[in-house]
Amino acid sequence: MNIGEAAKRSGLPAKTIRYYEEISLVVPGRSDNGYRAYSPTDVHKLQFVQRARGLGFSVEDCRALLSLYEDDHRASADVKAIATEHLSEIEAKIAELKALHKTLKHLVDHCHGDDRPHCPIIDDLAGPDH
Amino acid sequence: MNIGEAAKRSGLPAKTIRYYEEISLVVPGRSDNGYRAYSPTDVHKLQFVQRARGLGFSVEDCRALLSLYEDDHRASADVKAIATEHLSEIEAKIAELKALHKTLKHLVDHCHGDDRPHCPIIDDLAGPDH
DNA sequence: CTTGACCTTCCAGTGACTGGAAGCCTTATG
DNA sequence: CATAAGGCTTCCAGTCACTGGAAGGTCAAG
Repeated sequence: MNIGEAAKRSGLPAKTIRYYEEISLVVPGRSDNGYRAYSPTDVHKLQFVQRARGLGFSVEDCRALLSLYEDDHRASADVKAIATEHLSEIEAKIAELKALHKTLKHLVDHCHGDDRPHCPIIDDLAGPDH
Repeated sequence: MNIGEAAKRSGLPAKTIRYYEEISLVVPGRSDNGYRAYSPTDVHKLQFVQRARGLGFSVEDCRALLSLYEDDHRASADVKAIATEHLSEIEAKIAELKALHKTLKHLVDHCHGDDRPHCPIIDDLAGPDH
């Protein structure tokens, strides 16, 4: 099938699918007219990547996961290791954002937000000496 | 002062400071020898940007905040609006990451992580029909 | 035969830097 | 005075994962 159909079935934009070919993530065959020809297997791979990206895995993680997906003799430990690593990155990111949120919320709550210039947010950004 | 000293005092890498000049965020004068010459005011601006970036504001937000910082007749409402918008972006991001975390944690917890191929993580990524 | 949808490649831009190469300026030392 | 080290300059390229757009080839319908 052509790229448009593959896009519909995988939920990925055609542009993205071409990009995935460029980086050798999912490489289709070609029809006689030069069009990309996606097999059902190719489409499964695209769907797989679409889901993995949706869970926040990097494209390189997706590459590794795809090769495990295709490996009948994989060890589930290898999959789990990638997912666990990603999980702790997510946890770290959440912690970081929560800390930012706390600081920022505190500042916002103490700003009058009127037409006068005094502003604790600006004061904080300007630093302790100003 | 030269860029090295400005870097030390602002906590920003020299590379980043040059980048900020390139995008007209903080533009220093020049000495006779062609070196960038940072005034104390320039360094304050760099520190301001450093803190604002540290709170997760985009460089464009920093540009707006910087011009409010320099505007004695600013309305604190304008500052608060930028910060509030950023705050809700942070909240959205946290919610998104928490949702990812929940899904992924569930999958990870159900994966044996041994040398056998069966893996609920892979199963989930492969989709319901496989 | 033309129209319009679909496909192709290639180039450029996103955000916010970061690394590196080639070369100039300054200061200290032999 | 020569030289070496360290700091400064510019410019180019790379990061990540796409995304937009231009110019042009292909195909099915009317």
